[in-house]
Amino acid sequence: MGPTDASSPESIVDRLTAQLRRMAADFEIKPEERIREGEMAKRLSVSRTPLREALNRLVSEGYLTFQSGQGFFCRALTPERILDLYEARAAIECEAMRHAIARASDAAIAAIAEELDQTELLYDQTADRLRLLEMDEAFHMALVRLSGNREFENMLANINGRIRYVRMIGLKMTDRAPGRMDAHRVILRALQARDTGAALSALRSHIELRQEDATQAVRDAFSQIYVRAS
Amino acid sequence: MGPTDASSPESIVDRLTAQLRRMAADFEIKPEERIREGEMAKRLSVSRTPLREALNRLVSEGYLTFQSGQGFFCRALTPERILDLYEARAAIECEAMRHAIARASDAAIAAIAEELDQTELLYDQTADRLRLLEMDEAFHMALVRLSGNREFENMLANINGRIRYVRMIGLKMTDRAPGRMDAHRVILRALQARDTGAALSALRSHIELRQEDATQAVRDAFSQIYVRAS
DNA sequence: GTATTTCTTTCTGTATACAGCTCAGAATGC
DNA sequence: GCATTCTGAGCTGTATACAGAAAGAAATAC
Repeated sequence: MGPTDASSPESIVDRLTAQLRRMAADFEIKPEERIREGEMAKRLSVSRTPLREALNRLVSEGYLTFQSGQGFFCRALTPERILDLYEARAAIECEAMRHAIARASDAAIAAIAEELDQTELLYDQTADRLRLLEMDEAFHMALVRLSGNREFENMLANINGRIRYVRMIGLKMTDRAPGRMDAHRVILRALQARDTGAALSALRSHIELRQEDATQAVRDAFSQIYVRAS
Repeated sequence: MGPTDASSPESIVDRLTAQLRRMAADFEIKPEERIREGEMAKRLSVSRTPLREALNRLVSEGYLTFQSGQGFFCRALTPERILDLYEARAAIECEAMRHAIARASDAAIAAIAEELDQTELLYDQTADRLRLLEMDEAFHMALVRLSGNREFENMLANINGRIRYVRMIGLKMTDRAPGRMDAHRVILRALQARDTGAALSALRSHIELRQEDATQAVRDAFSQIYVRAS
């Protein structure tokens, strides 16, 4: 679940894990596609041993599946699973918020507010979707960190990785209109006021995804994935 | 995160993963103890290759840690981490409950109620702690399943595995007094009434752990672990 | 033309080999 | 006696080898 300690000298397995995680996250390996180890090993210039170790980690992280005798596959991409992940995200962020309201120092909250002010300028200038998404993720991760719960951090990081591609595809450029980050500001203000009800409802409605949105996002994602491949 | 599909013919890696998961869960490998691969491989009568693959999975599942150049270690056992896990458990179960209230059929809820009636008899007769804990876990897992969210299922299974030992140690036999399962009944009744407020508060107070309880539980766990070793 | 079976090829699952690094303990200098 | 360096055993990290199983292609029966 948690990424490997980054302070250690990076081994091939670590590098492969990160590399394959990104490839699976971006569906560079297509949904339900089989991963042929020999081919992949040659492509990444390593032997099968460290490759398989990395693949095994990604199975536990939910990026890949594994079927005995057939090997590793990229995870499926369905609206149901995406909705599951969004719901899991809401569960974690909301609960983290409850604890943050109870525990986080005013200073720590103020630090996020300041960070938000600074990124807002950047946000309106940036055209790169991935970049925008990263800023959004950073804000939410900072919120969760206020809970002081490492488990929440790891879980959110994992979930974010697995929905990143769909989120990026779903990011309409109209969302970039000025005031796009108002939602974040509302959430933060409720947190500063230690207003649990307001914070949770703002956060929840900011995160929640409607069924039809998930379906459309998955549809768009598939289109991107297979157009890109040609 | 999720356990490997059990329908496939079981390979050595699958078996090892389950076996090592249990060993780590029960702290048969002591907290922060280093796992020497050669020794462990000989002990389990396999070569290091599948052993390492299993170990890598357990790193991602949070049972083990890994430091480049030094190998695999059992996870630490501290009150902070245990509290984190209990909080994560509350997050998932409560959110699952919200969705169950909205989605689960009356029939599905009734099935759990019936199951509860049947296990209650067994419960009062059973002296085996592990058995009691398994019944408790089964009830909570059934609740979460009502949400229809697979992600919640996987996450809860993972968390339960990681706190199982501490929970088992903490299970006072006085908890076995008749009426011990009243809490479950209260929760279920609120669910049947689709009363979100009542269900959530009952569930939350049933799950929540106080700081001092966690500290004591960890202390007891350490005592068990090291007494057992002598 | 379709379905089935056989056969070949390729891939997975596991063991083993070996290079390089880590760590404990001995030897040495002070 | 204490700190430091050296050394060697043992361990980890990765590559490679090989057996058995699965997937795909060709051939055959209908």
